Amino acid sequence: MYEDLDNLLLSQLRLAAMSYLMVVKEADFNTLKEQTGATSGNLSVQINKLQEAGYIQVEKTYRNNYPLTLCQITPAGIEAFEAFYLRLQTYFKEKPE
Amino acid sequence: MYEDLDNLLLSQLRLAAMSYLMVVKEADFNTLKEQTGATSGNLSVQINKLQEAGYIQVEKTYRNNYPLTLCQITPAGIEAFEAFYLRLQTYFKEKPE
DNA sequence: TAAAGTAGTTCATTTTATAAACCAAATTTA
DNA sequence: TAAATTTGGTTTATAAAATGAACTACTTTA
Repeated sequence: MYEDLDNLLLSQLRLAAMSYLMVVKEADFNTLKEQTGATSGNLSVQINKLQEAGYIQVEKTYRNNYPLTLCQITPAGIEAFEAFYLRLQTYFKEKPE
Repeated sequence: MYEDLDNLLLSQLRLAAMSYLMVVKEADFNTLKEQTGATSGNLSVQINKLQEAGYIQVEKTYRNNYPLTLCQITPAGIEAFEAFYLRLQTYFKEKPE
């Protein structure tokens, strides 16, 4: 049977953000925006969802007088991402009977 | 950069249906329902979307006096599924340098 | 001090996902 | 043989999600 997929990761933008953070561990808002190609509004919303789920940790500070939103992947986020990857495999391995 | 993902396949149920059809090529409504664990209503809707996209071909006939909905994956469906798989890789390969 | 730029957030709209309710025909039960 | 049940789905109502435009707040530049 096909394993359940985490709906939070079944989204292009959230998956891209998580994928990027899996490698770099931490990134600011604009870097994530550039890397994912997202609009600011969309990214803001999706970052909040990932944070609410505990997949990333968000720290709001300042850099050069400007607001700076830093996102870090959490252990729960890493686990979720890896689980998602494994579960996804069940959809791509030759399976029936 | 992360490659665009086909939204039609970025759905658990449609992906499961397509994954199953990739292997068996053809299946009836109830088999798909069992294999994917979907409800009838949901499966009906998603089958229509896949058909509208040309990813599957649907033939409605009868078997033992009962309606029988047969779904076959199309060449376009196979291509889309394979492309989806490849594009998905860009999210799971270590990328940022 | 007005205009433009930076870094985001909120909101309004459209699109989806989903199960409940429904339908038509066949079959079983009483 | 009429009523109830089963089969094989479809339609619909509702909630949830995705998205960009509009907005906020502050800073820098002219």
